[in-house]
Amino acid sequence: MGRTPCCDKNGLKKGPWTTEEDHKLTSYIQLHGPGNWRTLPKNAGLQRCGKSCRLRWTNYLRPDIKRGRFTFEEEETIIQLHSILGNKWSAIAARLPGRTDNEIKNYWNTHIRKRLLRNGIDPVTHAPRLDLLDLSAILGNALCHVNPAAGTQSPPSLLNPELLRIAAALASLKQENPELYHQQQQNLTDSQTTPSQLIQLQQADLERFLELNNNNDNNSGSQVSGQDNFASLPNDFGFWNTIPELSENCRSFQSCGAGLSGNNNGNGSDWYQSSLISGGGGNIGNADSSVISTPLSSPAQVTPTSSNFVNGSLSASTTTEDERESYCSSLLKFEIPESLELLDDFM
DNA sequence: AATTTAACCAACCGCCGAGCG
DNA sequence: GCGCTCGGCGGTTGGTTAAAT
Repeated sequence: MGRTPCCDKNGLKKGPWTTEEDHKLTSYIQLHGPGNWRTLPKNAGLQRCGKSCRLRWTNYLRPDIKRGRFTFEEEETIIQLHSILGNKWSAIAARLPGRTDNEIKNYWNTHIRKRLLRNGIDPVTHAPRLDLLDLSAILGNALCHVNPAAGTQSPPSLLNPELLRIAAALASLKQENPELYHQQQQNLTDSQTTPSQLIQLQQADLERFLELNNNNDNNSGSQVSGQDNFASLPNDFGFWNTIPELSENCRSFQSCGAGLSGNNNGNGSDWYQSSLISGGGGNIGNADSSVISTPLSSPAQVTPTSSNFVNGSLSASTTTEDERESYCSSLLKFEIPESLELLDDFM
């Protein structure tokens, strides 16, 4: 036969714990250790189920529990771990000393999850909510048909971040200038470019732009805004030249109070990263601003700068909720590959 | 000041794998 | 080997508090 039931549920108290019950449980565990949860309530003089005692201890009374607001670093860690582990709250909690799985789960559901949804990011996949943007049609037209000769080629994965960037740029272009969008779509078709070639072109252009940005910073000795650098792009830039409207989009960042903060510091990818995801010049959020509110529409929106960007993270002491919101968007999108190194630990 | 709505979070519920008898 | 419980986990509920009307 198996064990006898852990407790007879009849007559056992439920609901919030009183301070007296907390004291009894804490005193007993400090003297004897948790031991067997089944027999603990009786020995400790509690009218509770052992399971209830265990939950109260592990989630609330344990002396090593850190109470209070989550720090920015903790929040950052939760997001990165969640992108890898999903809803494995206990696994996430194991990497956040002093925090319980229950606490992390609550914080995720009440704060982080809502914030991601507001930013148009799917809290499950950590990818932009393409379903809200009608991007499938855009991708279908602009990418899958880019090279008719490669007719048997599989459609590109929607989770490919580079494709997502391109899709967002195309979405913005379609929104702001449908005529030009169709013109560029035709250009792409005529150029016989495959989706993978398109991605390579874009990456190559970005690298060249960043290199140019660094050179300008070094040569002039003064800070050159990404906006100025973008204006200086040579005419033969492949991808950007293919969709010249993109440069206009980037120039509009500043008027939106976002993106180009005039502080690239040789890390010109800041504006690039934040734009398409947070809804700046690329303005992925424009597709439906009622669903995806763009923090960039607020003048208070801040792109991480040297003053509040410390050791690769926003300084917790100077960040506002909006800043966290903005930073978390770019963090999710572009630091996941780095965090994948953690996978080794879980294998 | 009273009422309604939203946010928060502790606690419960139910499922599952491991292990006991 | 089987039946059962324990301990752990993730999802959900509902009471409390704060904010808005």
